[in-house]
Amino acid sequence: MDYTRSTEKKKNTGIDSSSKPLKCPECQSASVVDDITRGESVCGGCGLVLSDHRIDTGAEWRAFSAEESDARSRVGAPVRYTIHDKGLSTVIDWRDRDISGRKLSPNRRSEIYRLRRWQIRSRVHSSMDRNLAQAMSELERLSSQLGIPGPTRELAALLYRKAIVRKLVRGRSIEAMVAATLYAACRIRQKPRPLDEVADSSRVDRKKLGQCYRLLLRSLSIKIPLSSPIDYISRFASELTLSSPVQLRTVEILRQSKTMGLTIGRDPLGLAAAAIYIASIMLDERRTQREIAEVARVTEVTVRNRYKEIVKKLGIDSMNLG
DNA sequence: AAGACGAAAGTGGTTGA
DNA sequence: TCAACAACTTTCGTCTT
Repeated sequence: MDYTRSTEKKKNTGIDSSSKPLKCPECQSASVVDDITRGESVCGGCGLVLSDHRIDTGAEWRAFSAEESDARSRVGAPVRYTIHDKGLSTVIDWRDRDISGRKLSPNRRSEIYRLRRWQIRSRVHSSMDRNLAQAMSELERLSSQLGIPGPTRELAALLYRKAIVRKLVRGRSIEAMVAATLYAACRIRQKPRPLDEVADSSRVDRKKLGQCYRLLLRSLSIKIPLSSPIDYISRFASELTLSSPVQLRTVEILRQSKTMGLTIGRDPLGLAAAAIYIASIMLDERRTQREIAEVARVTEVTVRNRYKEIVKKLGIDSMNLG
């Protein structure tokens, strides 16, 4: 048996420049550097500290050779929350062959049969596990339908586990709870999906979903950043095939609107839609109100109202709108 | 003819007594 | 629990491009 692990032999220099091409929101410089030893992300351009409480995911031990590194590593396969037993279980193959492909001896074979039977029994041994197994497959279905990335699914799965432990699922439908955790996970990751969109993809109505979501927040006391219209624009813009200058202009419009107090109490979706509408006209990539309203899941009227308000308050006159 | 506009009535959710 | 309320939707007739 070969237990060799693909151990990364990257030296921990403290500065990890290979991490990701992050852009600084202030100066748009791409030279953002992760300083792992200090747990900060710093913009190389303007020195802005982007986040100052990153978690150092590196090991707390040091190793001076590959063997030492292997010996100290406590890592196996990653724990996966989307698999109902966290992917930790041993799986007994259904074939009556050993690893080199030989047939098993009769004795061994009956032993394996017994083990297999027990595995099947134990895998879904309690009601909680049965629930989880069902929930995870629903989560898988729902998130692939919505195109939710893996890490967010994992977060949703983790939330669901917490919900189960707190007995929040009892008396509620698994589907509704799964949808709620997924919705919450998206918002935590600042990639919110409209509630309607999630509701449509699952067989849960909006109201139930909203209730479960609120229950989730209260019971698990999760703090979720207020959803900002800005979080929606990249997705909407790509659905409308708008260029990135339009996106930047949209963000600018939204920032200004916020300082003018136009955003309080307003549906972020409507605001995002209106800002995109204005930006698209300004930069001569006009989209109709209906097109935008459709992707933002609001009505044309709302787009219109928001856009009128913004134009009026920000002093964007018809000259600028071309 | 399509898109934009605005008025008016209806809807679902929040708030405060 | 209920009414008041703000935001949003639906619907529809009219104006603009």
